[in-house]
Amino acid sequence: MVSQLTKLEEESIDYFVSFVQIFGFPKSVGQIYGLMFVSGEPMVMGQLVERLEISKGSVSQGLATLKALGAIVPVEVENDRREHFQADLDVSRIVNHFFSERLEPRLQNGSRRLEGMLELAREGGDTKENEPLNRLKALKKWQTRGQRAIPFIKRFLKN
Amino acid sequence: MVSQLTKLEEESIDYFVSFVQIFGFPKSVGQIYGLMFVSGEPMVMGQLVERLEISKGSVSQGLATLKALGAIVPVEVENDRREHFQADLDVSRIVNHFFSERLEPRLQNGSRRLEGMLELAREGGDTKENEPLNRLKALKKWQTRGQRAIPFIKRFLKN
DNA sequence: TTTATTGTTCATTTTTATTTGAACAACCTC
DNA sequence: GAGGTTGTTCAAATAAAAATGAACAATAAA
Repeated sequence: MVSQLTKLEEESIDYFVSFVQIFGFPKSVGQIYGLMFVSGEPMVMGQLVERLEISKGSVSQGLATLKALGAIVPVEVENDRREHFQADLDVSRIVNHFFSERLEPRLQNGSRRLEGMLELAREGGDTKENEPLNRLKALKKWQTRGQRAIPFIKRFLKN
Repeated sequence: MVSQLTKLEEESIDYFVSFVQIFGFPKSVGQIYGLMFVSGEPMVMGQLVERLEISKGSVSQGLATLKALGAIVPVEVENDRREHFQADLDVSRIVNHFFSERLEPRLQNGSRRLEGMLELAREGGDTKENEPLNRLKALKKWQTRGQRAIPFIKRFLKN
């Protein structure tokens, strides 16, 4: 017998599905976290498969993702060899991970690329009339500013 | 005769393709902006179709998106009825648009949903033992903090 | 008018991302 | 070790997103 989702659980699932999708995570990740978040109880894979009615594969992948995010933590349960997980209350981990793992590396990569472009553009002469160069110099300002903003934002969301 | 993309143009296109993809825009938007950005010249649809070798449909859509973002601006050209566009230097428009049009509405929507959930959760009694309620209260803190962060970040990126 | 050019729209095709489920490995219980 | 659980992996199926290109509207030029 599989217990139906309560209205509250459904709402939470919807809430977190939209939330994680902002950051490009698949729906299943939001479903899993949404259910685990409201209840607060440690849960096992089987429960999630049954209650969310999604495949074992998706739950396995989803749990791996959430584990990597630090959004759920393993919990030991006496006399039960199954892996239990509990949703961490700190939702900001998901956002932080997005910044650290997705945004920052890309910005750093962008920084390198931009240097290469400046190099190329200077071949056209380092003058006021070299429009591509002018534009790339302006771009560099934004690039730098963006990179500076990240730690700033992280701190804001931290505590 | 269609002029080949220069090395610099190619680099710029790649750069902006990755950039816009962070914010969930399609590749074509990055290609168009990337090409327009380095050159700085006003351009027409036909040129973009030829030089980027992408379809008229994609360019039309992409230009519409970039126009809506304010990332490109219409430019009048004497004796030429075609619509010319020029890339605005202010790259932050794209980021700002992401915040204003995608993130903020979702956060506001999230806020409403969360109130509904709190309502539902309180039915279980407003006590310390009502774990879902406790968790939703914690979530509300993050929700609020996230919403506060947005104008902050926007200001940081502004000027 | 008629014909050519420019740009939009949208049904179809293509590409990419996600989910499924079967096969498998690890581990426990008896 | 046979049989039962638990969890992972990955090829195939499905769903979602983006690109294409043909049909169309609007306008200009002949």
